[in-house]
Parts: sequence; structure tokens; C-alpha cells
Amino acid sequence: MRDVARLAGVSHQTVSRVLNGLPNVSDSVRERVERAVAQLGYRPNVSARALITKRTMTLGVVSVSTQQYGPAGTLTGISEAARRAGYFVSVTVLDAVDRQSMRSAIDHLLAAAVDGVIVIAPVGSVVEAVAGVARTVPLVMVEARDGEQSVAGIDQVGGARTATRHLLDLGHRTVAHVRGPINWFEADARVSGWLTELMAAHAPVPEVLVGDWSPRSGYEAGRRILERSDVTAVFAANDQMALGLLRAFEEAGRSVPGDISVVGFDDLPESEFFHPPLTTVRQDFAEVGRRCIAEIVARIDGTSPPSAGLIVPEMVVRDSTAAPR
Amino acid sequence: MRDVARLAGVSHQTVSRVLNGLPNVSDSVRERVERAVAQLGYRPNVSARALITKRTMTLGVVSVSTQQYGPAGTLTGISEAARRAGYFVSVTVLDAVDRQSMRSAIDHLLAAAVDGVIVIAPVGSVVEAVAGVARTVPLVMVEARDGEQSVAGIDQVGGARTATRHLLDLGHRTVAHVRGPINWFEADARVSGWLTELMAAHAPVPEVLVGDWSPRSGYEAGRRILERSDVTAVFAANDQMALGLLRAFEEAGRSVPGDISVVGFDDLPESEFFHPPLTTVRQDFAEVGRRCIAEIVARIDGTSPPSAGLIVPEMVVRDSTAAPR
DNA sequence: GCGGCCATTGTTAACGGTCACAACAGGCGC
DNA sequence: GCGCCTGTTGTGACCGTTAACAATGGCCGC
Repeated sequence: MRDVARLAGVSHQTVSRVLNGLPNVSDSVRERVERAVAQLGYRPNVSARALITKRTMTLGVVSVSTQQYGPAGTLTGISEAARRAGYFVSVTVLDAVDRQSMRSAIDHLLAAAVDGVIVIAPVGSVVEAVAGVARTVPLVMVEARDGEQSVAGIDQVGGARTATRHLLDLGHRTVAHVRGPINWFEADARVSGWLTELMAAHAPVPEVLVGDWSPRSGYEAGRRILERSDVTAVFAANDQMALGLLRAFEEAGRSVPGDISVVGFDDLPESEFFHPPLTTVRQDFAEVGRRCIAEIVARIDGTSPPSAGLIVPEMVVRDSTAAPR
Repeated sequence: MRDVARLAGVSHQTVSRVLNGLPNVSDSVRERVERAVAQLGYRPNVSARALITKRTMTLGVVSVSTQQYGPAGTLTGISEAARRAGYFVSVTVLDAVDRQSMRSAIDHLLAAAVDGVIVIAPVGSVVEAVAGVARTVPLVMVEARDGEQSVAGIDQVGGARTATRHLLDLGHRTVAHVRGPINWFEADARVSGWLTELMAAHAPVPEVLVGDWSPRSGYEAGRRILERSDVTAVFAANDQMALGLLRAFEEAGRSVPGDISVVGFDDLPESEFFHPPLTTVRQDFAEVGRRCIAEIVARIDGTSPPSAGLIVPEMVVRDSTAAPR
């Protein structure tokens, strides 16, 4: 910076002013400084700046396995929006979804002096691990349920209702459900949407099967569903589990949608090419990420966040659902 | 730090020594300082440290869509290994795979003064965008082909050979190939492995079909393959495209593996539950990530990297392949 | 023509660590 | 017993930037 100042024939403070776009700098000086910056290829030192401003311009992201479609999509949205807002993104992948591992991940980010933390781990068990942090630094939790640090969410309940209603409308007497793991917000919300719609239609409520999002757990749930002869429609809480169902039914010689209809949730890039192409509910994860950034930046700046409602998911009807015969 | 020093009754310099685990500190003093640190909940300021050491302890990662299975897995490995090595990971997702977008992403990371950059974008077109950077800061490129900044790679050629050989061994006269996008290292390497094995077996070499990794491109390639009546075996460069093939064949009433055998590459969590369960080649992406960290940390420290050979992928035989009839 | 105000620019002191070097003590060899 | 060396601790400067405040000059109003 000293070199730039010398080349432009001004003081280092004036250079700083130009760099930060402050007013009270004459146009001629501003231009001279900018030329000097370009000529020397000067880059401000973020550490020195952070040292005095107490802002690292870095956001921490803690995420469950980024191999999952949802978190990965959210991360993409976060990365893009953060960059546009001038922030860096420091990512830590959780090696397990529990308090211990959550604490250690957040601790790591706090050591980096991040200006805010975004948590992509919509699980009840981590909420308490996170609670203490929110007092230290702004914190946003994707899909969080309770008011506190909740934010950016998709209308899970609405999506689940639409999916269930779709099956009911086709004429199915009721709809079975393979839920995601206990304590996961999305899983709980989808159960509740499914339940609401069933009640509204005065349909009998079958026992809920519990999966863990994986195709294998869907497959296992499928095997158990086959033991009940009266099931004609299943709503799975995500597409991977829905795939497991398709596989289980296929193996048992049950036709989808001939004998059983299946609906998923997420709309993976793969889902359109399943056998049969899967009817599902599409979610805009990138938008979730963008909203996280908007929210946390607002909280850091102390401005009011752009209050946006829930993101509405979109039902995609393909070939895995039909009227019962 | 001043507070810690005062509480422990030593100078700030001694505190610094304890924090950095330097020798020449008596046990009693060390213990006193550590107690003071714990008592005050003191955390060193990374910016101040970086300002003088010129090391931010942050690694930059530029990745193509983290929604893809490979990059996501590599990122997980990177995140975990980096944390263990005491580094932070700053991630930027590429919005397009071209020079322009690559330059801007790397520029963003350089502004963060990262100590090194890892590029997960194994595409020829970005190599040149990256070339200049390597002089500024250590840079590691996943799966890179040419010696320069290459590193951590999976034996793509070997994997492709094994896949092709598997089909040949089953008795197929030859094997068709749906490759990944032109200029992608993995795609090129898999073509070359496939070709090598075909030549070794004196099998005729069918025209190569080009996909873009997506299920849809696989589906379209499948439609074209159906126009050639003599194809009995196809090797797809990834599982998503293989899924597209399965779909196309299914629609056309061709049985897999009865009429046509299909092999993929990657082993997605879903692949085991495809219709039929997909024979494929499993890759250990997390290991790729870990090696990236080992390599770049070594390069930063100026020590010699732990020279490890290529990672050997593993063939997983399921139900999508059989002898021709 | 002079005082006061505003816009522009410069000067100095932080921010919180580490580095270089000095100071001090104790043990050893001669 | 003296000097030297080694191991431990303290002192000041410095990293590169922004904050706070001082200084300068031009314009306006009276």
C-alpha cells in the first residue's frame, strides 16, 4: 500500500479511502490511485484489515455430508451468493450428526474468527450444540423449526400435503409413508404434512416406516410394506428411499404404478430416469442457500433481513403413480 | 493475550511460546499459562498471527458443481483432512466450467490470501487459467494429466480396462462406449483404457458416443445405440449416464442384461438399486481429497510429498452384465 | 478583506500477535 | 574462582491496514 501511495503521490490513508470507496476524495486523485493499484497489481491484505475492523469477511458453513443432494445444492447457492456479497466461505463437513462432532466443527470455525455461521444440519440433536454459539456470532440454521435462529426453509408440510393429496386424488384409499430419520426437521415436517392430508380426507392412517434417507433403508421399508397386502400407494420422504422402494417392489414382482404407486421428494437428476420415472416434489435448494446468505449478512450488518416466506416446492408428476385397479 | 500473560504472571512472549508449543519453556510456567488460557477462554487472533507469519492457514478449493458425486466426495475428504492438519478450507463453486469463471474464482480465493489452492475441475480448458497461479501459490489439481501440478488421482485407465475386460470376458464380441465430455481428464482416460483393452483383444472398435455426465445424455446415447442392432455391451463413463442407458433400453423393450449388458463408473449410493442393479467401478473419492491435502501441505511446508501411486478403483459386479445370448 | 466553514488530504496511533535480540540465571570446565 | 555456555524469560519493533484527529486550502458571506 505504501508503494501505491508513493506511485500515486498521495498518503497511504488516501489510498485506503479510494479502496474503500469513501467520499471526500477528488476525482483526479481517485483516478491516479486506481491507476497505481492496477499498475502494481496491488491487493489489500485481508489479515491487516481484519485485525483492525474485526471483520474477517468470512462465513462459516457446517454441513452434514455434502454428498447428499439437498445440502450440496444449498452449499452451491451459499457459495455463489456469498461471493457476490463479498464474503468468503469456510466449509466444514460434519463427520457424524451428533453434538460432539457439531461442537468441534463450530469450534474450528470460531477459531477462524468467522463473521457468521450457517448450519446445514436440520436435526434436533444439534440444535442444543448450536445454541450457545448464537450468542457469540450470528447463526443461521437451515430448515430450523423453532423461531430462535430459524430461517430459509422450504414448505415441507405443503410439499408433503401435495404429494399425499396427489395419491388420494388418484383414488387410493390411503397412503403409506416412509419417513426420514427421527429428529430431522424435514422428516418430521413431511410426516406432519402427510398426516394432515390423510386426516382431512378421513383416510385410515397406516403405521409409519422409518428410514435414514438411504436407498437401502427404502428398500428395507419396501420389504416390510410387501408384507401388508393392502398397500396401494406409498409416499417416501426422499427420492433415494423411493428408489429403494421401487427396487423392492420390482424384485417381488409387483408393478409400479400398476400394483403400487410411489411418490418421492427432492427430484434428483436421476429420478426422471428411474424405472419407472419417479413422481416427486422438486425443491429449490440453491434458493435456500441464497436466502441463508441474505439473512446472515443482514444480521451481521444489523439491518432487517428481507423477510421472505417459505419456498414453495413443485410437484412433478411422472410415471410412478396411477389410479389403483 | 495480554490478559493471559498478566494472569499467569509472565510476559506476552512466553504466552506466545506456550501457544505455539515451542521448547525452552519450563513445565511450571507452561502449566500456569495453560490454566490462564483455559480460565479466560482465550483464543488467539488468526488475523494478527497471519499478519506477521504471512500464513493464513487457509486452503482454497475451487470445485465444479459439488452436486456431482465425485467432487462432493473429494470435498468431504479435503475438509476432514484439512481440519486435522490445522487448516481452514475456503470453498468456491464454479458457476461454469470455463477459463473466465475459473479465473474469477481463483481471484476470489487469492484475495483471501489462501496458502494454497486445490482445483477440482479436471478439464483441459481450465488448466491454462490455472497455470499462472501456480507461480503465486502452491496449487494442486485433482486428476490433472500433465506432470506440472498434477497429483492425487485414481487409476482411470486401469478402471476402464477392468470394466471393458469384464464385458469381453463374458463373451461379448466388442463393447460400445459412452464417454464423458471432451477435454475432461477422467473422460479421456476412460476412453483410452477402453480402447487399450479392445485393441488387446483384437475386438472391433465401435464409434464412441459423447455424453456430458448427465442421465439425460446417457438416455440420448442409449437411443442412438438402439439404432445399431449389433451392440450387446456398453461401458458408460459414469453411473448417471449408465442409468440413462438403462432407461432408454427399458423403453425400447430391450432387456438388460438379457439383450444388452451395461457397466457404469463411480458406484453411486443409488446404483445398487437401479433396475437392474448396476455393475460398476467404485472410486474412493475421499482418499483423493486426503491426498490433495497431504500433497499441498507438503508443498507449502517445502517438504517432499508422500509419493503415493494412483488409487486403484474396485470393480463391483451386479446384475446389469451377463453373457450375450 | 477577513473570519468561518467545508472539502480534501496527511499524520499518528492503534489492532494482536511473532520475531530478533537482550538479559538473566545456573551449571560446567579449567 | 572465573569465564563461558546453555536454557529460560523479557523487551521492543514490526506486519499492513483503518480510526481518529489535525492540517491545509478554497469558497462564501458579511
